[in-house]
Amino acid sequence: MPELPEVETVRAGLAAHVRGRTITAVTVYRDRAVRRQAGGATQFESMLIGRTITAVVRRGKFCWLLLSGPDGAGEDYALLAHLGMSGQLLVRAAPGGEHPHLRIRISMHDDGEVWFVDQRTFGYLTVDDLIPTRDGGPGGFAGPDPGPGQSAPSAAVPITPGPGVPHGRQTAAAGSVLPRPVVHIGRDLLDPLLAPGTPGRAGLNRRLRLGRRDLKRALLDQELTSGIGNIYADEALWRARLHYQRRTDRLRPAVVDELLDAATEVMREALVAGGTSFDALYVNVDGTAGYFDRALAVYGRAGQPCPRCGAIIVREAFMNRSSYFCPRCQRRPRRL
DNA sequence: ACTGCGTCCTGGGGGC
DNA sequence: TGCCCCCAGGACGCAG
Repeated sequence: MPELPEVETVRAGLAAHVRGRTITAVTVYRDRAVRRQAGGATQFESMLIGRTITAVVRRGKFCWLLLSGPDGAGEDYALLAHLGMSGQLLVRAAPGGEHPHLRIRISMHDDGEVWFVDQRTFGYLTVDDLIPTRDGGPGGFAGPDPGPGQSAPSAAVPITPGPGVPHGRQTAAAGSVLPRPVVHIGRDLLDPLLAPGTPGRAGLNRRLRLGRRDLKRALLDQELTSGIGNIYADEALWRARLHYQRRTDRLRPAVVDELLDAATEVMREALVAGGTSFDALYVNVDGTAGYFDRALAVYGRAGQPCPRCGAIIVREAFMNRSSYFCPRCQRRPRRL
């Protein structure tokens, strides 16, 4: 399932292939793939044709292409993508070709194409306005002006050891310019403004403990911090030795810090590996798969020994999905 | 205001 | 062999 590392892999692949190219034709094969678009497929197609892709940006699991107008006008709109469960963005060098789950075909002036392929159609594409925000929205970081170093439009912000990770165009007011559906999405853990030791990270730690809910539910809350899905939530909890049902209002700040560090690290490592692929449902823009699934400690490993202590990994239903954990390393809280 | 649950979707796999 | 049910889960909308 595409979570932050998988979407960043796709973003980087897209940026390398489509930046500077102009859209000449758009075909929507399945209306559900543009269900968020005001005006439907017709509006979607007409808003894209003639526009040039100037940058590819990501926050959490959302990825968007900045578009400039036919007359070279400013970047007023973005083509926003969410991959959902099974979405893929594939780049093709030559026109034509088919795929059983091809939902949208975007043709470019040099005969290249971008395909939105999605078996389960939980994902979608939509064209929407770019909204200047002061702090990235309700779940975002409200802090001091990051300074001129952060203000270069769509500049890649190098994060070692992974590839460059842009986090939206920073405005002079310490906010970001975001597609309308992303305004309420919190900054992700690879965002420099949430780096360990920063005021942003401290604020996230505090907001996480403000609520009274199960810890995993908070990790999955995309308004708090975005990009974490079921796989990396379980992996981060295992690394931090925390049970998913620990209640957020009873956690000490230092414990939450360790968990956020663990989540950051596991996603960075996955990014270096090109993401996690269980099957052909998640791939890079060229169709190649990542290999981080081999490094997973607990996710999908029910019945196998914990890599740390040897106890048998358990799978439980939680929030209508699966939670994997080590019953010895991650003790269930006495009080729920 | 805040928390939690139902819903959308499709193909693969297991059981009988 | 065929059929049916379960499973995967991100984000949103709504109920309480």
